[in-house]
Parts: sequence; structure tokens; C-alpha cells
Amino acid sequence: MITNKKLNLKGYFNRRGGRLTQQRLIILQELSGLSSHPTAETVYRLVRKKFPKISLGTVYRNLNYLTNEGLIKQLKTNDDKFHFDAKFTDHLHFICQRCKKIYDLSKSQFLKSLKNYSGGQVKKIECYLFGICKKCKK
Amino acid sequence: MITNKKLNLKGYFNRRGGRLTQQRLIILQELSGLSSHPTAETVYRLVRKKFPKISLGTVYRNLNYLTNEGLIKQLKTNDDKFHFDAKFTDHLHFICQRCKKIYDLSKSQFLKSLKNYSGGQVKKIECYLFGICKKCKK
DNA sequence: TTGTGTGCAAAGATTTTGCAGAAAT
DNA sequence: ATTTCTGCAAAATCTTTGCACACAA
Repeated sequence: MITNKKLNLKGYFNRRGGRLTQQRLIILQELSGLSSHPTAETVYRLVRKKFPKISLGTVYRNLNYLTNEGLIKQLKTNDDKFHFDAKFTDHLHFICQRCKKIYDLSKSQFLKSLKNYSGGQVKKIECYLFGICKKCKK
Repeated sequence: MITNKKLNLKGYFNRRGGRLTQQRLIILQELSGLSSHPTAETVYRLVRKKFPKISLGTVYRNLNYLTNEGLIKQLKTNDDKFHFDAKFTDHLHFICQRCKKIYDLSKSQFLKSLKNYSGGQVKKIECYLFGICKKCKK
């Protein structure tokens, strides 16, 4: 994960054939300032306060773009929407099955939670590894 | 996770105010026989071979029901559809970012893959814990 | 100037739901 | 007999996309 401060965003995007637009910057900034894990719709509502003309399509396009660039993460909770996260520190997530809130867990909190698995607060664990499979590597 | 064989499904559902319908049973059976991780649409196509009149709505309702009962799992990979899994053994998932195939990993395969993380096949890890948060428990 | 990005609106895709009748207990 | 479940189709929800124009480099 690359932080805002460490990075010349304009140069970064440019090298990759992308451009630093107002919209793209504001979306990234808004998301970086949040500890919640907003949906595209929520990002849209937030960004519109600073950039009223922005469209929902642009928000989706940029969230996808930034995800592909690795600047933000797309979370797979168990509801039918994607949630986004621009936190730069390593962390994991606890998702409440009732209120659907997404909590951040540090690694040590994560390990602590795991210990209480079956019997404690944690009812289900899902781990996904992503990469390119052997077939596709050929 | 509860296995088919260990369980009197009719009694199980009944105790919980649910019923064992033809549709529900076939969906569970089809899913149990698969090592792939089908979407609702795929389950629908499969089940229709044995029960042509079934509707897609019924498939969705039952997949949700069975998920809530803990008899199957709902996976959220990187596409925008839900995938379902009725495997009874503990396992984890590797998702190919190119072909989108979902591979099952045993715990030992998982640990092996982790060792190769950064440098190997695995490019990204995502772990989610699910449960009821403290606020909601009150 | 040359592409990439945007706004708008429409389309696409997936999932849910209301209702009357069917089926399970 | 009672209540849950289903089929059907429509609606709801979320996300993507085509096009003409705007903007970044």
C-alpha cells in the first residue's frame, strides 16, 4: 500500500498512463480520511459536498481504478455491496453479522480473536489468497 | 458445519420452523456434490435438470436460507456475484486473479502457500472474521 | 493537441419480493 | 388445517457503459 505523502500522485498516475483529475484526488483523499469502510454510494455522497457535479459513474470508475492501482482496497463483506478501505497500515477485519459494521483489527487483536474462536465472539473465518494460478502462469 | 449423513434434515429443519421441500433438498444435494463454487445462476441451471419447474427466486431463497442455517457458505470473491460452497471440511480458498477460478486449499496447503507469499504465487491475502460484535450482544 | 476522464442517462446484471396457489407437517 | 414454501414476474439494488464534451498533460 502506498501512502499519499510518500507519493507524487501525479507522477505516479502519469507513468502508468493515468491522470490526476480533481475527482480522482478528492475520492482518494476522502477515503483516506475515513476509518469507516464506505460503499461507493457513501463515497459519492461525501465527495459531492466538495465537488457537487461529480457523478456516481465517475465514483465507480475511480474506485475501480484506484483498486487496480493498489491504492485502495475493496472489501468483501457478506452484504451485496462492495466496501472500500484506504488504510495504509496492515490490518484485518471483523464483520458483525447483525449490524454489518466492519471493525478494524490489528494483527494482535486478530490473533486474540482467533483464540476465542468457537466459544467466543468469532463465529466464522474466511481467508482468501489471491494470485495467479499455475495454469494461467503458463 | 453439519454433514448430510450425520443429520436428519427433516427433523433439523422442523425444529427450527423450516420445512424439507423437494427444492431445498435438491439444492443442498447438488451443492454438496460439487467441488466447484457455483453462483446462484449455476446452481439454478444444475437443479433444473432434476427439477425443471424450479424458479430462480426459489434458488436464491434457499441459498440464503441454507446459509443462515449454516449448512452452506456464501463466498464473496472478486467478482460481483456470490458463490456457494457446501464443503464440510475446514478449508480455505485461493482465487486466481486472471481466470477467477476458486481453488480449495487444505490447511497445510494454505500454510505452504503463505510461506511463498511475496515472491511466490500468492500476491494478496484477505482474512475476515465474522460474528456478533459487543454492542449487538447487549 | 491528443488522449484520457467525466457527466449524464440508459442499460446490464444480480438479487429480492409480492402474491396467489401448492406443498409440507 | 395451518403455516411455510414456491413459481412467476415485477421491482429493487448495485454496477457498468456509450457517447459527446471537458480537461490533463
